[in-house]
Amino acid sequence: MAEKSPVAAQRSAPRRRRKEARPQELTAAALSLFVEKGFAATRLDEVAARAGVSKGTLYLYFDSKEALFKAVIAEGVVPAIEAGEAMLERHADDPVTLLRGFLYEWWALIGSTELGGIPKLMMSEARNFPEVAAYYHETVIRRGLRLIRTAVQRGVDMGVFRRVNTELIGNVFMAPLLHLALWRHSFGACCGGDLDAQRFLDTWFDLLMHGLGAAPAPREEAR
Amino acid sequence: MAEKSPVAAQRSAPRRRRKEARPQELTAAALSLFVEKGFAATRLDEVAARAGVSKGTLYLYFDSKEALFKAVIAEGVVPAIEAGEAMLERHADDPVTLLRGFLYEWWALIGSTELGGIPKLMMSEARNFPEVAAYYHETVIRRGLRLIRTAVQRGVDMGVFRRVNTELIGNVFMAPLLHLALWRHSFGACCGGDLDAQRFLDTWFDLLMHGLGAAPAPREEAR
Amino acid sequence: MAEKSPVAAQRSAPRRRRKEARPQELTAAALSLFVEKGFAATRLDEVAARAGVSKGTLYLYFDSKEALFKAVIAEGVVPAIEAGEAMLERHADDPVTLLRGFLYEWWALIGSTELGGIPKLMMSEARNFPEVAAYYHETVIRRGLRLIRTAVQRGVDMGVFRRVNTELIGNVFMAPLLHLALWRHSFGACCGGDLDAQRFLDTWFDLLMHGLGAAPAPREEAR
Amino acid sequence: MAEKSPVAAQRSAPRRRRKEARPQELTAAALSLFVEKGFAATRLDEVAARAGVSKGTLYLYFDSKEALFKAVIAEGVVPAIEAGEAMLERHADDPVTLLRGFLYEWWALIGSTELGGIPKLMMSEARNFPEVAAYYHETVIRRGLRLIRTAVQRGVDMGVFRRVNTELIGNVFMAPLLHLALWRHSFGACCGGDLDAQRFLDTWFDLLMHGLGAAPAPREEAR
DNA sequence: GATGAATGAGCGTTCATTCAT
DNA sequence: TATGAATGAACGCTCATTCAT
Repeated sequence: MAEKSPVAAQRSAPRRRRKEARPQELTAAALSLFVEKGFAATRLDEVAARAGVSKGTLYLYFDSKEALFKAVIAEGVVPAIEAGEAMLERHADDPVTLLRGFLYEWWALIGSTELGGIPKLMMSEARNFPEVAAYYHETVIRRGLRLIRTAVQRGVDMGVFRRVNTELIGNVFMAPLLHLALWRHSFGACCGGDLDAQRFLDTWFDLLMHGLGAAPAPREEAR
Repeated sequence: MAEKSPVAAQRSAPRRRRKEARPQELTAAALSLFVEKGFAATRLDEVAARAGVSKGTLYLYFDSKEALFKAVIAEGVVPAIEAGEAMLERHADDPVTLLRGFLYEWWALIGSTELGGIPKLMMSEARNFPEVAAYYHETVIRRGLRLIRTAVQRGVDMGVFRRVNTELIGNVFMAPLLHLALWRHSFGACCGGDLDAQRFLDTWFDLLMHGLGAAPAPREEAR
Repeated sequence: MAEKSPVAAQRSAPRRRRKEARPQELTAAALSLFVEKGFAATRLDEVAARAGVSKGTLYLYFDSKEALFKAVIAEGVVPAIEAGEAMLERHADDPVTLLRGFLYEWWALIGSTELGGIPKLMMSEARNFPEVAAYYHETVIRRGLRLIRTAVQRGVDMGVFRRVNTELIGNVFMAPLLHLALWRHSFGACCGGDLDAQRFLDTWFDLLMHGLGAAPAPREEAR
Repeated sequence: MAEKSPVAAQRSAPRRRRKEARPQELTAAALSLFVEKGFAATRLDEVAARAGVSKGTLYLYFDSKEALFKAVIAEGVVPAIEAGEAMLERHADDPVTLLRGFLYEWWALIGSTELGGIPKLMMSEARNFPEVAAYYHETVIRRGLRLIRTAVQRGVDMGVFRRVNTELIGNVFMAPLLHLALWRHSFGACCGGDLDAQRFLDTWFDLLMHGLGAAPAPREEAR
């Protein structure tokens, strides 16, 4: 009451910072558990414990378990999109570099981080949470696919790539990346059968470039 | 299960057929529900209802919900393997035909059928059922990957494909197929954003063949 | 399945009878606890324990605690009404006897029995369950008040009672009866300050008859 | 509470008044909510919100929810008693006027005010708070009943009323008044079926006076 | 004195599992 | 073999209570 003057508007710093950081601490804990065990099999006790708070505290920030799920997705999605758009701008002119950037940076910034669990989570729960799935589809998937299609189309137009059907090229492009992320959070995490991410990405990029007809060019120069 | 003496086995046919078919009717109902809602979110009530039996009847055939899960996987795995091996024998000599066969027949016989839900189910639950995942990994995945690697290697050896790193080619090959199956049972089933399977497969096979250096078009340009 | 013939339609008797009697055992246990402690303060554990079943069993018969509350009221109300209407028919011609019957029989059949707790319960919870209150008001209260007003009006028309305002006479008539029932389940049950029901009823009936101008007559006959 | 020295007591007036008024603002908020929803169903959040303070503030004045309940009753009881005694002194000599005063003034000063909710609250919670009920019984009920019995007895002794059994006359006298107050806070507040208080009181007083043999009309007929 | 973030015990509800029929 | 009534452990959620600020 006394500190409400516009000047001294900030309350005691540590408490305040905690209050503001809490939701992200909670969604981070929830994300890792949802990815690990699935939404239904994750108990809120565990989420709270992993975040280092009590069960009741969750309800200070989220109305329900479902609301927590939505927040997990919504919060994980924003960085993913921003990262993607940043990539597009960085390598605007060179299609090969652009696709290489999408591929390796997606893995570096998303696939290999905590966010890499979101595809598994969304695939597992899409049918149980159609609205969230629709939001994710609209906000992340469509937008991401368009980025890739644009990049490929640009390469085709520039004569760097052969003429391919670009309609579904985004899905094809992403499929191995998502597979890698899904694998990491399923078989890779339980059976020791982990994939070597770098070699997998290299194999895929090599095959993709040849498949788009972009690989022979360097070789011809090499003749 | 099959230990009945040949003599006693010839009881009244229709009744008998019903009794023997029961477990498969139950696992079929369970599979579709597990795929739809996930293992944890599926109630045994629902499984029983979909199979047209009472809840207690489930326990005549399966000791627990987890046992039912294992049976669902185990039962789905056998046809998958047999189908895969049949493919290999049918198209043994021609690597291109072999890969085309794997791709389109996998989709026709597995991906597009009820069995196509198993990848989603296994991915979602692998960490909750490590033994089942290990069994699946050993029995289905490794074996399937070896099939593909063998086929590609044969193509390389025959000079039909360019020299590619065949170590992870199986994973790359399967990724879009699995992606298609996963999609069908997640976003495709809830957001109307279904993928056109045929065009997707065509796009992928075209890209793959070019990527392996086996497609005619680039060769013609190379003339 | 075999016994489904119309003849042998009754299943094994003891189990079946139990199944049919259960809801009433449960509502009886719930009524006494709701009356004793109030709806909100009553735990379903207690209800189940008092009925001799487990907590889960409650949910085989009632969808929720609120549904149980509604059932308690609905079930308690039917006998009350039927008893009231039976009285009216038994003593149709003599207003004094009719009112005496209402008064003493209401107490004997309702007020002093388990049903006597319903007024306390309904008064306490009316605002929390408006639909139930509306149902009770329509089904029990209005109907009961009309019975009494009819009886008094008949007495006035016959010249047995003086001309009184019959509009609210039903409420006045019932007030001491309800007070007695309420008392029994509040102060009477906790502070030892129990009321002597017979003397209370006698006092009230005596006052009422004199108030309606019906008492002097017998005395005059006695002169 | 009142142990502050007379000197220190004269601090800044408006602030002081606020601080001293706090407990009563809190009990007033609590009373209305307890009456509305019952003790158990009332959340301290709501009480605090209605009083315009934070939830923690409640605990500066009351040790627990139960202590708040006791304070609500204790605080409501003092005005009730003082009002009752004031009535007795005002109409000491004439029994009819005395009873009329009790009746109409009880309604005016208690029944129709915020205090009119206390009977409902006490009836509902008597068995959950036996000590409070005992205190209330001793402090309010017995004393009130004695007042009325004394008044009626005086009327009988003076020959104004006929000889009635005065033992339970207080309970009978109060029953319709309490019924009216209870009704207002139960059905009257939720089903639109409100009672017309004035007509109800008139009907009751008319019936009562005739019942006690004190009404003019019968006497005139008797001439 | 006043706040409101945090707690954790407890309740309503669900559901895998059992068992008498 | 098949049923479905019954169970009870466990989970989501609430809310009285505490305490650092």
